[in-house]
Amino acid sequence: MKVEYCGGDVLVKGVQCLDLDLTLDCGQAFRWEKQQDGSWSGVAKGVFLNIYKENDIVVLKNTTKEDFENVWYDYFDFGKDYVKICDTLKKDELIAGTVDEYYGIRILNQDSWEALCSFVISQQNNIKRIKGIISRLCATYGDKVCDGFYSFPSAQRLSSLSEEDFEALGTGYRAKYLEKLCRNVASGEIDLEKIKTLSLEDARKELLNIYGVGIKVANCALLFGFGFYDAFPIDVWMKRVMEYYPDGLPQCFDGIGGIAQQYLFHWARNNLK
DNA sequence: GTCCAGGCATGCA
DNA sequence: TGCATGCATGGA
Repeated sequence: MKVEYCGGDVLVKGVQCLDLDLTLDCGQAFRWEKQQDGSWSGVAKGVFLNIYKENDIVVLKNTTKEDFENVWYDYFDFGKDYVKICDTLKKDELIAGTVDEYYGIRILNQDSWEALCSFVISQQNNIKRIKGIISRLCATYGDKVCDGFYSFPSAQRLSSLSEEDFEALGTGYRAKYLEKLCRNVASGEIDLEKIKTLSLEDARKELLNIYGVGIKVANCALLFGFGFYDAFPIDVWMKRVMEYYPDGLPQCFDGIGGIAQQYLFHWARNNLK
């Protein structure tokens, strides 16, 4: 992999195992929008990006070396060898065909606050509606980053909202969870940075103490926002997948179960009813 | 109209 | 510890 800075764009050459369509629209992040030209636009960690891929070259438009190094390199997990990871996963015969079919799904390293907040909203909800709620949340309370794109509002910004304010966004019964969550993160009672430093088990324990966070939401937040690649979220789709693994997960998933999970989740949504 | 979605808190046994 | 139930909303 080679990085070139070219007229305001950043070119990452020799990128293997990255499919932007799959990665940005497989239910792990809710804020990327596909453009008419096939590229993707979105905001992460307060920074706007338009991105596309041609063959093995990823083009990050109108960005800077600083943003690439500080935000996007980690966000798109460029430092991880997904070819090797996929080869390891394919030692399990059941997942092998799925990895081939949806080759290029990566785990995005999202902001921990955005991930936690988003997956509290996600519970007992469908992806289309989750996107709508989060879009309204950002447009109403986030900062405008550029035309039509907003940052994800901080816990501090949201801590002054009432339960009714959250209900007005269409969050339904989750409004009371969000109201409390924002206050407790803003006050420091919940310390997301500290949770990142804990073991998976201890980090999960901390998240499970939060009102409105159960095992599924905790595992999603840990996988997508806290860098725990071994967190293995089981939702209604993954419950169906688990019937194929009556004896438990194969050993080759160890340490990268979350990545396996994302391939299986995507397969289930496309193939199981 | 009914069923379902990246579930959770609560009450009860 | 495990199970049943209520919960908001909108698309299928």
